[in-house]
Amino acid sequence: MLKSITIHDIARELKITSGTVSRALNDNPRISSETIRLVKEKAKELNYQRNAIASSLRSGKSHTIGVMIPSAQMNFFGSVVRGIEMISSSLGLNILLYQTEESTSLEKKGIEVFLEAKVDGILASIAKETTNYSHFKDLSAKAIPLVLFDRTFADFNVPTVVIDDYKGAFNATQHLINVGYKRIAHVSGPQQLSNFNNRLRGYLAALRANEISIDNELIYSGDLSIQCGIASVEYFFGLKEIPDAVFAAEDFSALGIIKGLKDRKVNMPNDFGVIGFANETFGEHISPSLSSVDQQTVEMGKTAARLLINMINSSKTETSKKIQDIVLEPLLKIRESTAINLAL
Amino acid sequence: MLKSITIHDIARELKITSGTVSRALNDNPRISSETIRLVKEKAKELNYQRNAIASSLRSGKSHTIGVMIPSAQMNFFGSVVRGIEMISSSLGLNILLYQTEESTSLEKKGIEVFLEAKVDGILASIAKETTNYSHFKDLSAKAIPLVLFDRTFADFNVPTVVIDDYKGAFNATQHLINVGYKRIAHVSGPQQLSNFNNRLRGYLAALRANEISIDNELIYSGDLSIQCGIASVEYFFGLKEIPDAVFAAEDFSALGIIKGLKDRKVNMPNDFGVIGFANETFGEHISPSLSSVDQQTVEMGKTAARLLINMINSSKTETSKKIQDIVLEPLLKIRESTAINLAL
DNA sequence: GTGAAAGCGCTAACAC
DNA sequence: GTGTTAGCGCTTTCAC
Repeated sequence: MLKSITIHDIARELKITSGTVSRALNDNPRISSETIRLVKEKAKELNYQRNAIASSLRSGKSHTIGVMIPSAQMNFFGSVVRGIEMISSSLGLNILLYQTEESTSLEKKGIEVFLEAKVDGILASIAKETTNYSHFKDLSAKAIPLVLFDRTFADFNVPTVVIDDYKGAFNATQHLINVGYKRIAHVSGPQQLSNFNNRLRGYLAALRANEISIDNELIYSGDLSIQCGIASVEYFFGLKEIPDAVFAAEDFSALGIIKGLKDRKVNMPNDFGVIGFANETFGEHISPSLSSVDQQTVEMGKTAARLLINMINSSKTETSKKIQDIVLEPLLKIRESTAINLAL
Repeated sequence: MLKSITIHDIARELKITSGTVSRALNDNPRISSETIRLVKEKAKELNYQRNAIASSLRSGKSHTIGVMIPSAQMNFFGSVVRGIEMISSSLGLNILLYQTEESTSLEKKGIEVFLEAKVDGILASIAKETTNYSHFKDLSAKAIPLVLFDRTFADFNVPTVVIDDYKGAFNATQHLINVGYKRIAHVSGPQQLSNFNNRLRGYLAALRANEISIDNELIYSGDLSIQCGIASVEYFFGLKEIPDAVFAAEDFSALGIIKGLKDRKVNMPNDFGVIGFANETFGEHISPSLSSVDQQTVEMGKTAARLLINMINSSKTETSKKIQDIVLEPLLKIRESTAINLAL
């Protein structure tokens, strides 16, 4: 930072005080429109650049929100961040970005950084590694607004924005039933994560709603990797009663399933249907293209940002208000992998 | 921000001055280790939280760098940002993120935001829409370090980090020649962007280096979309002499080419080879999997961050130094779409 | 509608 | 090795 123009320079030239200049630049209604005009004119003339740091220090508002994600390289989080940034920047709020790389210790460091930067609020998605969330609890003690998105703690009473995994899973399974599949399997993920638990529950509920008996043999648990999907196919084809469709809790496992089925020369979608979850970019482009459940990532970011900003603004006035949880609608994307009996 | 503990509170309790506390917290060598210990102990006891804003205002260093990208939703930029953040946060620098959405006016606004936030330096990738870059030039006038990555201006004298598009294209084309393709086409992009121009030049150079005559009919220009790729296949198969391989300047167009070839039941890679550029995630998962040129996105981010940080640190001492341009090695990823004559 | 003056929390030059 | 002092550039009472 070089020696730069300050409001005092403007004040001196205009023979008024810096207080008036400050008010004029902030369109304070008590300042005459003529003074405002003069000040802004002079500011432009002198190439004045406001110092947001000084303003923050004095006013106690940083106009910055901290965004903590596992990794910007993951498509999902990149999209959410895009949504967050769109809303924030349109409201003049800056984004401080921090990546946890799925590590709890970096997560703690991130909160420290946000606290030192005096962010007005925090948007975060929890690292996979994290089991104890006391570092997040400290935030409520310090009265700094926090909204969690996508990854949350079931027993942590904080506003969240998630998509309805249960409903998405229900709809995906119902879709498989609707198009005529009879014996529907599920590849499920780590149950400690509420997302995957809800997807399993949604799957089960859809079967029940259609009076289809539940067969535990048809539920394959894994890490939802491509490899896991391939392995699940081996497993399913080893059963006495082979399924004719599968709902995978994530697209990468669905991709593995498709690969496994192709190796076995199973005809999709006629002899076997596959639907995933996440609507990853590759889904549209593989063959057969993959039906999936879209998580409305950008919308999730926008919604979380709006919620946080509301909290920031209202915390000025009221102190206690009820926790808000926002649940977004999952969107069914029907593609070739389940396009049996359907004119696409 | 609530009323919080300051260095004065620590000073009072310890019956020393706030100056000493400040020095102790910053491990100033002139302070006795005993005092440092006591101060840090008391700080922890009082739950002291340093105020980075006050520190920045006084010291003139924000310890923040501005990162401007078209969109965090684009895989490429998400990955670069990941690399940038990894380096920065390990050095205690914060990231202020701004998206241009490919718009020049937002780009200008972003620079304004960075200037007001008094960032120590800026990393940016230019919006597609931008033709006049005077807003970037203002930064050099203000002596704020700037590094451009991926998208740059040929005639703008500023440090850049890019991958060697020319070499990547050369290597991709050479690979097609090596595995035995004879008549190699190119799908090229907007030539005003240096990236695509360099890829075209690399393609031509490889042909020349192998004494293959250049046929302008084999160069199809488009927007590099999937649709563009499909259209290029129609075009190529309308020629008297049909090519037997194509180097596409981006993966999405390569995907379109693969789709077009599949529709025509052309055997890949035996009768036709396809190689793309960018190494998008989907490339591994489509069928045939797509050979491509990897752009080392995370490495690009890390490199750009390191370069900027060097500039920030050296600008303290020297004022004039020569512009540094860093060119990263493109990485050839051979997959099924060109795996003729190769044991993969 | 504008001025005067204090101070946000920290750092750093200058003492000794 | 520590104290003293003076701000960084802005906002914000309190005047009138």
